[in-house]
Amino acid sequence: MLDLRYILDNPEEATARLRKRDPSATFDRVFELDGERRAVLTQHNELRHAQKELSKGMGSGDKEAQAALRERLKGMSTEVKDLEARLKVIEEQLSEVMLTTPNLPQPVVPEGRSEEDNVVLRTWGEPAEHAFDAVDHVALGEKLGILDFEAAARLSGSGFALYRGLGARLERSLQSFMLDLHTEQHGYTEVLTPFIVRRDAMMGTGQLPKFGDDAYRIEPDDLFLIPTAEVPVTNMWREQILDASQVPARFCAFSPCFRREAGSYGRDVKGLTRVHQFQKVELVHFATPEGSQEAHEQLVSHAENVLKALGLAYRVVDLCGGDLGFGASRCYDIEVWLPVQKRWREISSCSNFLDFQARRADIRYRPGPGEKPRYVHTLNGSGLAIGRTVMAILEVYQNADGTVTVPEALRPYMRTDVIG
RNA sequence: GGAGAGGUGGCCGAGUUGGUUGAAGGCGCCUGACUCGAAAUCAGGUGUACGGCAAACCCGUACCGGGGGUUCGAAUCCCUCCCUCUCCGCCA
Repeated sequence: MLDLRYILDNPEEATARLRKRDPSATFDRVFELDGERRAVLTQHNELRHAQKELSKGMGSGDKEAQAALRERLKGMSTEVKDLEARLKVIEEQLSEVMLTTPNLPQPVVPEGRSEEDNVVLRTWGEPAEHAFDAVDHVALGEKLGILDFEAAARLSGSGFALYRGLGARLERSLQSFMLDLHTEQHGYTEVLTPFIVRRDAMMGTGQLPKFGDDAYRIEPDDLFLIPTAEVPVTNMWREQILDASQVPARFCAFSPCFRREAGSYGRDVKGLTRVHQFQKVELVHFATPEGSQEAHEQLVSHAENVLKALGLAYRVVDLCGGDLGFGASRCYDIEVWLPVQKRWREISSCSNFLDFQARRADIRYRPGPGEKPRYVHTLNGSGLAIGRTVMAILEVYQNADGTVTVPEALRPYMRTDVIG
């Protein structure tokens, strides 16, 4: 959520910044509703004050005087209630607008409307090329008996994956490898969270109210399957005032991620690219406002290190204003090279939310004794999406004989050099 | 699932015959005194948001888990939802 105060105090600037994301965007509705709210609020304040003053006289005076006063106050009371009802409606509308308004892109974010306008910041590694006739991960995985999409469909419908044998072990190895790397090399604290969360948590990180269609909801309890560990890890500190010593903080978490992928029917229907459940290791930072830019750079580099260790070529892309996610003020996507599909594919998305999520989730910290609490800055990124990593490994490390070489870094976990 | 207890300020904790209670007390924190300095001690101060004003150590309003109701007036009464805890049942 944006800072209402900032929007009201800097209307032109705020609008200009929002338009980097959407040229037709406007805060007019906010200004309008705030004006109405202020008018009603002032009336309410004055009336309430008068009412309180008069009420003090209720304890004394003769019976007739009291009765007359009571009648007068009764009238005021209904008027107050009427104003409160109007205020409630206005505030609900304002809050609805604020909760569905995306974050403002940072000034450094590239201009642009779509993916095409994203800026490639750097590329690492040599994009692999196969001399032989390489096959895609679906065909390869099924031939090796490590992926079974048919069985998954029988169980859960299309868009699910079932791993078997060394395929399942590869997933598990990647989980452990990534968590070990982040905890041992990058200073993260590992957390294992619930995978089902309350509505408030989904509001806090911004999945709700706007993107409810993409979430799996458990009807009788009004709970949600998490679409990413970002939700439980960030909301872990919801409504807390943290001690200065707790910020900055870094957490990593493994979790399955559940996504309905509403609206993406027909896209990437085959294989592990886009599924309703995938596993991911997520990185979350809680930073001070002063430290969040640097934290963002570190966050990306931590995700990059996973790809470096696995020997997978990738590039880092600075998303343009039009391509930014709802809550992000800036976002780096890491795209891995897929030699069979011959394209770059997003495998991590690292965003700085500034205080956007913290304001929604009410996560603050006290900079020093006696000082006022401030909102923290939150950041998160995949480190990495495991399904897509499996996909990349199968595409990159496959051999002419149909086997797959296990990347060096995973061998201690896989306890084999080759799959097949 | 059944029975009961409770949710108050940064924290702990009073306050439920409704009325100068934003809310006693303690801790913490800030300022001053004492001290070479610190601790201890003493004195004072210490919530947030919004509105008014050029501004304010000024005035006002709201906030005692969320929402609704009763009343001239509610932290205090009623309803409802959420959460926490205890006992019983069930269970990996």
